[in-house]
Amino acid sequence: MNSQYTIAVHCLIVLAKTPDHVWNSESLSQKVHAHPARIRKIMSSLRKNGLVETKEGLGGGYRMGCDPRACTLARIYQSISCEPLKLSWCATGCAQDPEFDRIRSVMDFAFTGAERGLEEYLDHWSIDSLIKRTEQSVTQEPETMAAGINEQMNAHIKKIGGEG
Amino acid sequence: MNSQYTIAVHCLIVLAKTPDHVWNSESLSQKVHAHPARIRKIMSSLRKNGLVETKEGLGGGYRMGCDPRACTLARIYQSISCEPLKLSWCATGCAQDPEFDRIRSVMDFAFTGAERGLEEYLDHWSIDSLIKRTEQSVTQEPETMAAGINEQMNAHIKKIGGEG
DNA sequence: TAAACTGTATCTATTATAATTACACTAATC
DNA sequence: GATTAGTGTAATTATAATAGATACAGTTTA
Ligand code: FES
Ligand code: FES
Repeated sequence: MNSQYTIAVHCLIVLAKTPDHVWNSESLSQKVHAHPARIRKIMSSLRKNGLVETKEGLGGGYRMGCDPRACTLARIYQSISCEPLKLSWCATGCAQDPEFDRIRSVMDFAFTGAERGLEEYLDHWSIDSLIKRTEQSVTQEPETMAAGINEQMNAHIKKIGGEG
Repeated sequence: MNSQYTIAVHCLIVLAKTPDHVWNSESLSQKVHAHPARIRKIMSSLRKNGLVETKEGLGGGYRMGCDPRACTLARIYQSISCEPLKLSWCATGCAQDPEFDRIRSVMDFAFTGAERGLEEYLDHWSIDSLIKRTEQSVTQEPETMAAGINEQMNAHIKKIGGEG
């Protein structure tokens, strides 16, 4: 998972906490420790997905573009499209091998399911819930959430037929 | 997901299909299109996790070290420890910021759950089930198989993209 | 002892990622 | 309408991650 994702989340937390303030790329970059041009690029992706509002010109900048309760880690994930589960195959020579094609199809199939499960899981976390959690200092074990998601994954397996 | 993982899976499929044969790193490397030294390194990790048997010396090499039905994508994932969901943070300056520490804790918490869910999902796929699936696709027309998978993938995409 | 292997470290090449620079375009204000 | 402060985005450079290549110590068989 590249840092674009964590920076995007960090920025959205900052924006959600200050709904009335317009941040420019310079001030945001200081807040989240990344280069202003990089902030602009990331914010631009988030704008295209309706997560932030951007405004050009004098006095312009960034502000929250959606309800923090609806701004889930899944939507951010889709906006950034970092594809951490994308399979990478060896550099050369795979194309000619028909056996390899079949292996790749099946693996891609399995990991499409994995990706979908991940997105469903991430959909349970919103910027709002993250902020609330940072405000409570006590942490609870992740078991509960993992258990809930396991049900969904089992449903998915059943639907697409993981085991034979 | 780096290619170590796909190479490991590929090798295990080869080994599982030929339980009586001992492959050396040279012959395996030709089969899966990677450098022999890399194969040795990957096989070494798999041996440490009991997935393959390795033998040094003359006539040595690699063979399957477990039941292909028990050799799940999760166990391979754990052996390779590629950590695709590991969060990466911006390079500099995060350490001093106490607010950042809390954000990182919560994000780590969320993604620990994601990782567990992923491993539980991957535990439903075994080398044996992958092989069976590749054999199904042989008996079927390859285009039908490809179309079927595409349908599944499109259904996933539709569901995911539909909210936007 | 020689041959054929794995195991592993190290160096180099390649690729992916991030930082930086640059500049066209936009909008507010004087 | 000119100036100023901002985004959007491409191009370049620097850095980090990954993969390939080489080398050689250790192991087993013959
Ligand atoms: S942490 Fe969000 S950026 Fe340093
Ligand atoms: S390695 Fe080329 S594909 Fe398994």
